[in-house]
Amino acid sequence: MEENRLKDLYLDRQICFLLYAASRQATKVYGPLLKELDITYPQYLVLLVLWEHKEMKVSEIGNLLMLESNTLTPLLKRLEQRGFVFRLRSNTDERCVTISLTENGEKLKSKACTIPGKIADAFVDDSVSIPELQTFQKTLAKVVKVLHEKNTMLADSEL
Amino acid sequence: MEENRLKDLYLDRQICFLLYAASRQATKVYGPLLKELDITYPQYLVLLVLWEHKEMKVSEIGNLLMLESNTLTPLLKRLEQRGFVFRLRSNTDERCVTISLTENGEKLKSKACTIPGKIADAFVDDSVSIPELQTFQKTLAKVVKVLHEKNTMLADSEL
DNA sequence: TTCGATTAAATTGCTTACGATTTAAAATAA
DNA sequence: TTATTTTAAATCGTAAGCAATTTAATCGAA
Repeated sequence: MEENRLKDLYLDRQICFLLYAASRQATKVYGPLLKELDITYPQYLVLLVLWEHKEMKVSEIGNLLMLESNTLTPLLKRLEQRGFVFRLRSNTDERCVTISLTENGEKLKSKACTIPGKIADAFVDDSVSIPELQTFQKTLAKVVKVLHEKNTMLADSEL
Repeated sequence: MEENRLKDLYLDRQICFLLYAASRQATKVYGPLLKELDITYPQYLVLLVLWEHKEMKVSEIGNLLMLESNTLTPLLKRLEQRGFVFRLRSNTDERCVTISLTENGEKLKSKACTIPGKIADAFVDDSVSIPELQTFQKTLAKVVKVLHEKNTMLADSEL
C-alpha cells in the first residue's frame, strides 16, 4: 500500500520531469540558430511577440509569455542595450512601459524566419510521426492552460 | 510564399514555447509542496535519484537528469550544506565524486511520498482525460529522447 | 615508462526564473 | 478633495542552467 505510493516517486514515470527535460533540450536545439543572431531563447520569445504586435506593454508581453516584470524588465533592458527595442514610459499612464522595435529589431525578423522550419525538423523522427506530434501539441496546450489556471487561482486565493 | 514562413514565427503555434511554459508552470505547482521540505524542484529531482539508487557519482546523476557538473556541483554543495547528502571523492578514481544520502536526506523521502499524488491531481481536469495524458506522456518521452540525441550528436560532432 | 589524449568535477561569467518587497502612479472610496 | 487600495514596473536576493574553460586524475599508445 504505502510501497505503491513510494514507487510513484521514481523518476522515470514523472511527467513533470519529462516536461522539464523536454523544455531544456528544446531550448538547446535553438542554441546554434540563435547564436547567429546573438540572442537567447527567452529574448527570441519576446521578439516573436513584438514582431507580431509591433508595440506592447511589459505586462502584455508578460501575459503572453507567462512571465512577470521581475524577469522581463532586466531582459528588456538587455534588448534595449543591444539596440533591438525601445522602452518608453507611457504618457497617458506613467505606470506602464511600452516596448517597441527599433529598426534593427525589425530587421532581425527576416533573419529569424528560417528558424521555425529548422526547429520543426528536429522534432520529426522515425519514432514520432507528424500526426502524433499534432495530437501531442493539442494536449500540451491544454496542460499549460490547466496548470497556469491552477497556479494563478492559487496565487489569487492568497490575497 | 515567404509570408507563409513568417506566419510560422507566431508564438501560439510553437511547440517549444508550450514546452517552456509547461515546464515552468509544472514546477510552480510543486512550489507549495516543496516549500514544506524547504527544497527546490531541481534539488527534489536529485533526491529522487538518490532515494532510488542510494549512492551515485555526479556524472551518473547528470546522465539521468540531463544535467552537467556546472549545474550539479553547486546544487549538491547546497544539499550538502543543508545536511541532506554527503559528497565523497572516490578512492579508486579520484576524478569522481560519490553522492550519498545522510540520515536526514533519507528521512525526507517519507515526507515526500505524498507529493506525486498531489501533482497528478493538478494535471487531471475536465479538459484533459487520463488516457489522453498517458498518450501524451509516451510522446513526450519520445520527444525528450529525440531532442537529447540530436543535441548530444551535435555536441560530439564538434570535437 | 612517458607523454599526449581523455575524463570527471569544478570554476567562471552571464542570463534566466521567481518569491518577496518597493516605488510610484492611478483608481476608488470616504 | 483626501485617504485608501490597486496596479505596473522595478528592485533585491537566491538558485538554477549552461557555454567555455580549468584542474587534476586516469588511460593509452608509442
